[in-house]
Amino acid sequence: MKNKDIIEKLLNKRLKVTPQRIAVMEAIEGLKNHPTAEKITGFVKIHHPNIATGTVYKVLETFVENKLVAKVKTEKDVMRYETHSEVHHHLYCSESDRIEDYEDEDLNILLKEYFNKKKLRNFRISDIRLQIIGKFTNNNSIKN
Amino acid sequence: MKNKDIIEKLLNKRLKVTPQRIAVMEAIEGLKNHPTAEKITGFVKIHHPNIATGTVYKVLETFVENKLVAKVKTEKDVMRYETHSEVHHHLYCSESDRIEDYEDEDLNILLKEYFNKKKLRNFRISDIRLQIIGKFTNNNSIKN
DNA sequence: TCTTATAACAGAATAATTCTTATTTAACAA
DNA sequence: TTGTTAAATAAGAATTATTCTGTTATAAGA
Repeated sequence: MKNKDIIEKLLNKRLKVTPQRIAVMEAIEGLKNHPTAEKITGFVKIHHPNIATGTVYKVLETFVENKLVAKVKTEKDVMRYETHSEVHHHLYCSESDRIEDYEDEDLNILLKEYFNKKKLRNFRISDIRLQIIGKFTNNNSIKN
Repeated sequence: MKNKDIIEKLLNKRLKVTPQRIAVMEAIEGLKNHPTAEKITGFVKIHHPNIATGTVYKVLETFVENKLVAKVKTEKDVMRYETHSEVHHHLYCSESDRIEDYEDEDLNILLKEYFNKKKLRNFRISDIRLQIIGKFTNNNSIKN
């Protein structure tokens, strides 16, 4: 995504366009593999050493509130972030910290139909996400 | 679960049976709703004020390693714990910190069959867990 | 350009968790 | 039952990730 697109995203949400916000968004996209706040901070500081750590956290918080990025649930104790917001699931590697997105419209439909039939008592579903845990059988290098 | 059962669980895993470990296991079971380490510590200290906080963390770590308890992923930044190990999914309330277990053997079979047909490239699945997000439509009091 | 609300900075503060070292104890053997 | 030893616990310091605070800077609209 280009700078221009980031600016447009911010404007759409009526957020002020600041260099810090652009840098954080670039970092999340540049890093892939659902980076932690720490990794994002590190990446940001390479090109913008003057951005304060607290600012990165604040910007991330703003982005999450505005649904520009999402927090990813992990078994470890640090949060990780991702940008795109389409419905998708996650593949978790049980032996490393690799996390990949998994999109599957057929699966979404299957689940939707299943839960339409099988009403849950006392619960109104708004979203379903799969955590698919296992092992990657390739070694595609992931930049961490 | 009775004390006796906790002791048996520990022995099965070749773990030393200590009052601290029994107290922590009792706490997780007593608290329900997937307590945080902090809640567990609080509960433990009511009856055993001399147990160190660090010990609770250490015991939890040991339990997780030995699969006696599991960590539950949350969107917030604290881990939560639960005891039982059968395959199950989670209902997350989007408006509170309530988390409930959801067991559904039909669903497990459906998913298993789906992924048997639809081979994932470069990934061997070992486990699938659903995060079902939504709203509870009842108000059953949850002890936090 | 001016104004103002919002954002960023710097660093202190906090919260959750981990680590360190000394002491204690559970489990097993004699 | 007692002794031995590896493992577990206690206590508190240390660390890590994150949030907060007060001040300064700046983006965006008038």
